[in-house]
Amino acid sequence: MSKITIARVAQEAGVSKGTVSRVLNDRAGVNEETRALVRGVVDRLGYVPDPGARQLARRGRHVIGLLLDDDLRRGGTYYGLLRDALEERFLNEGYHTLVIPTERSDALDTPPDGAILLGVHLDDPRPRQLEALGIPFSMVGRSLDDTAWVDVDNAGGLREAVRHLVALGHKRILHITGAHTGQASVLRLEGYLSGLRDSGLPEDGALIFDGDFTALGGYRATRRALERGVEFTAITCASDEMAHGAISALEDAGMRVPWDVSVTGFDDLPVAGRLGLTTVRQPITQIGEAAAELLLERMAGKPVRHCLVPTSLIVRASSAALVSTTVARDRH
Amino acid sequence: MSKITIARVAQEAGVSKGTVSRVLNDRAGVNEETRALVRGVVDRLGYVPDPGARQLARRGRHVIGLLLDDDLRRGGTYYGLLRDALEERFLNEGYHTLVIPTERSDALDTPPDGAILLGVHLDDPRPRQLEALGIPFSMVGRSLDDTAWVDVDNAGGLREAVRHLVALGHKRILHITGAHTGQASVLRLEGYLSGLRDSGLPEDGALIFDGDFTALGGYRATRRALERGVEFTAITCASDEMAHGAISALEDAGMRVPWDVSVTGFDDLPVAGRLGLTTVRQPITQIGEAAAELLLERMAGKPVRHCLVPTSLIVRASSAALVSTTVARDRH
DNA sequence: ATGAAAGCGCTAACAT
DNA sequence: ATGTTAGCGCTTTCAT
Repeated sequence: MSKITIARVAQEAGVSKGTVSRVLNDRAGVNEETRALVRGVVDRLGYVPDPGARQLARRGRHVIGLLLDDDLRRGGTYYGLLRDALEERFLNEGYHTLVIPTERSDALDTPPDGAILLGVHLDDPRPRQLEALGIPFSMVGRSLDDTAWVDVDNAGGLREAVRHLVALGHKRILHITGAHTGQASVLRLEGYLSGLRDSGLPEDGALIFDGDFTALGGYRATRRALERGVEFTAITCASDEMAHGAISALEDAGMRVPWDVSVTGFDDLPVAGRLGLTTVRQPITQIGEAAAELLLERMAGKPVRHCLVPTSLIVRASSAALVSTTVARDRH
Repeated sequence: MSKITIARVAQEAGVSKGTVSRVLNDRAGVNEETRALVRGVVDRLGYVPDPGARQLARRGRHVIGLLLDDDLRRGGTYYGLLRDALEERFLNEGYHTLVIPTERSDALDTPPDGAILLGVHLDDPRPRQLEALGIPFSMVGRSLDDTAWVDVDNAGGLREAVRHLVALGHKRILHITGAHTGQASVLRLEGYLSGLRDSGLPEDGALIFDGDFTALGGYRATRRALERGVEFTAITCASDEMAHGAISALEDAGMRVPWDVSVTGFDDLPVAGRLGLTTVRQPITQIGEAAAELLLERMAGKPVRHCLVPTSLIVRASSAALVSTTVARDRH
């Protein structure tokens, strides 16, 4: 069984290659019935267009730039997964994906057909830079209102985590923030605060500790809290990695999760599963696909859109109902 | 100035497209002089073959699978950079690159033209699996002898780090290992030991601590050493990330690097520069290119080769000559 | 050793 | 609304 080509699909559907191509590229001028017919044949045959051929047939470089700060690479898993999602989607569209670190912005001299911005921070110069160059783009994370962005509901996610803990009886809930340069961090903090408000709990600056999205940062923040003698029965972290660090710090201090302290994360990376971590899931693949979609639309000249992706709380073993500390200690 | 194509090169060199193609692909049957002539024109014009066109003209899927464990994503920066190098190289050859996590090995049902294995561990089943499927591959990291691998001189690198510290007067040198499942970790430990032997220093099991290649792991290992009251004036870490953790732990304990303790890393990732870390540099780009090269050779039916890449010691501020502890404290 | 020419699978311009 | 056709830039026979 040799490779399925567009010609094969056309023959099988009893139409011309041109029509199939039009359907594939969502171009106007095809009867609704024919469109459905062709779609059916495509599905049945499991036909996937050859990226190389598409790239060749269209003009231009057919390169999408993935703009990211070098720091972001530290983000490791999260950006790795996001990148996978983006690459796969663009590959199918016949686009290559090229990583362009912010420092090497000279790579924009040979402009890519489009760009995806990752890790946008508060006053990021890149959106304006790209606009000036006339390169269409979309971004993961919010910034100016007139750009195409997709973002996860950071505040809503954290608020849900807080409510979950409150429902379990927790009243003294710590929060460990991410890197304060990013708005994800700020929004998650806001979500934490609004979660407290919802539950009628007081805001307390002494319960908020600075982290940096890394496991080490989470560990040190937790140690600081412990050393200061702050009282708490739960910790909400702005990332799974930090939650990992927090759990390690608690255990090193002889405490047990969740018996002595409940911990929640954010992201739902593989590490969360390994640790049995209750966390706020970000649908990474979906985010990547949305970002790709928005960019493709921009490149096609369609208007700017935004996309706010909802999160969902994944409850695992790291959060549990509050029992008096004494009881918890006894149990252990 | 429109795009430079093979036709343009052919015209400029006064030969046919076919000949240029033969030169580009190192195929036999071209006069040495013509070959040189064409090469010259290619360089002068800055001609780069169009990946899409190559892909289309050759047959097959033209997909390279990047096989990696999900854990590896945690490696973050290192694997990110390695991946960049691989993708760029293959892109120029007209190959797409597809990440295949070990868990999703069903992706091999539609076999890629070749595969690169990352993070090979001691008895990794993947080489045999690929062999059974008849998929050519190369790997980063050593394993069986009859496979194509490229590896960095792990032992040599660590040995050099130890010698450097010994030359600075250090005698009580700690070592923090990586994840013990990987051979990189084992080889670096061996390098540490042979460095001690070279210098006539005794091996001491009490100076070796288990890490896991992460910053958090380095932090905790260092804390353990401190808590046990082990005496030491220097630490060699099996990775930059762990060195980062070690430095944090030392500072949290009120010690100063390098005045109280010298620290070395391994990798020379961007973080090493930021920290002013003395470290063993791995030429990541070169490693990626070598791995790509070996795979391309395999796919062309050429014999298996190996490639051992040398490391180099980058001396920065985190290592310094030993002075008596008292003096060091005074200075601060 | 080199040239000429036929595709590779697709898109897009031009017909109908 | 759909079919037809000419390339996109390269590799690869098949001639010479």
